[in-house]
Amino acid sequence: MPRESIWLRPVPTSGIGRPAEWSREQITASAIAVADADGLAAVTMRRVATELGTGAASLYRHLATRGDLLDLMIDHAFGEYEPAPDTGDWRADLVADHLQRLRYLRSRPWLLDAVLDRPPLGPNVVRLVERTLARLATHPASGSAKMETIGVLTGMVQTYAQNERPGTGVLDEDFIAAQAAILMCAVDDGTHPHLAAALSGPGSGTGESADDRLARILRLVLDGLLPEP
Amino acid sequence: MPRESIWLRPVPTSGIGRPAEWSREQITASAIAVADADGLAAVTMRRVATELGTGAASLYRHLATRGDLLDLMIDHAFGEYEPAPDTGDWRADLVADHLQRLRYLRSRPWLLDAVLDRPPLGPNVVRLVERTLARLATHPASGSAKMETIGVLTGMVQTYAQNERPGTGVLDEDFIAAQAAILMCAVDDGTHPHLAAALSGPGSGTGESADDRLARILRLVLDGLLPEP
DNA sequence: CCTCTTTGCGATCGACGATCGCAAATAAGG
DNA sequence: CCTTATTTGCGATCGTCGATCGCAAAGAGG
Repeated sequence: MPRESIWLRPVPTSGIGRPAEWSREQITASAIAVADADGLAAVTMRRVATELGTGAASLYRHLATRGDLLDLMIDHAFGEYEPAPDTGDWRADLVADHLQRLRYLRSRPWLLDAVLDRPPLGPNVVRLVERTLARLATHPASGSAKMETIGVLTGMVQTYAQNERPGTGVLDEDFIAAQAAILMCAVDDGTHPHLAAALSGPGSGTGESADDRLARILRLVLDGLLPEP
Repeated sequence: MPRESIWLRPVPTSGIGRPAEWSREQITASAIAVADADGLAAVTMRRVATELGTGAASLYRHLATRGDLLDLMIDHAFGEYEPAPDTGDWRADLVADHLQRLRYLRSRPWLLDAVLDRPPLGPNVVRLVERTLARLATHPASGSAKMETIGVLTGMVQTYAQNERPGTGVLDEDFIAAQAAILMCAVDDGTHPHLAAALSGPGSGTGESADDRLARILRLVLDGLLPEP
């Protein structure tokens, strides 16, 4: 049974009975305020309700589950995302836009946490897909090829953001340092010769920034998925 | 502060004092049995302990947190993963191996849940990276380029598995059907012309299997990341 | 004013991760 | 063999979580 999306259960605007004191938008805003301040884990029904000056049970008049709240937060956040400007060079624009998304995810760590366990498909996400398709309008590839490309690029940005995340990401310096024992053991004891070579080879210590690195990878992947016509 | 990896806190083999009745391996096996039967959410300290015939508090003599248990489960699962055989064609082998990983993730839904919130870096994961690097040994690309490629392919397989997951994946048929209202609204009302074109264009309804689809995408991405020398 | 419908929300339930403190079990020293 | 040091087993418990229930409160229609 698929999860029942909140987008299919529109707010009941009966007009009859006691009028609601809060809207989904207000609840969403409070939840995002909590997440911005203390991370997604701090977004509990109690905390959001307190922020709103009410009790936790009240929220369930507007949301069926906490997951609904996360869906609303995610879509609201993507609604505030400002895509990179359109310059006419679709390849450069796509790369620039996805770099912008990486920075957006960095600035809102809770958003990455949220999308990682709730693949988003709200109206604002659909709008972003439409926007990206518009940039590719003149490309001769099929619609499904373009959709696949969008899915791959989106996924790559999220994966990259997760892997560079301080504290848990496998690309995080401190994390790597903390794992030096096992990695170096693996490298030093000679049982992983290729890994040792890859980690000590050229390009491992270059000064390339995380952004430049992702941009380069995105360009390479785009070369494969949507070759220049 | 980076998370304290369990791999850096090896089991204390003091020899002195009361001997332990269970090992990390036994606990891990019980946890995996629970996850196989009822999913990752069912892997609670109480449930695993019950499966082991003991109390929940006992587990904390062997693990610091539930996260440690997940790390052990993940690495154990990757330890049982059998890579696709080596045929000498590195490109085809890489694609075949990652298809195999997709099937592996499908057969163990809890493993996907686990890796999505705990980027794995245990010994068996390192071993798989080494194995993949070995397949690329003769390729002239730099070590860091190969590492990036591995990261991208691994991430793509996970993302693909998540997106095709029944119930929550955006590629799942039932999920799409349940979201028909919003998607179709978006398509029909003329505000998303490119999306409408992409969804109705050629290639949308082809009989290509999910496996074939991922294989084709992986090949295209590989063309970009590791061009034929 | 009375009724009907809807919302607000304190009280509460069951389950969770984690901790504490003591009993039990073993190895070393004499 | 007994004592002491050290480690493990684990029942009891704490604080927090998502979610539910039942009733009071607040409008709208007659």
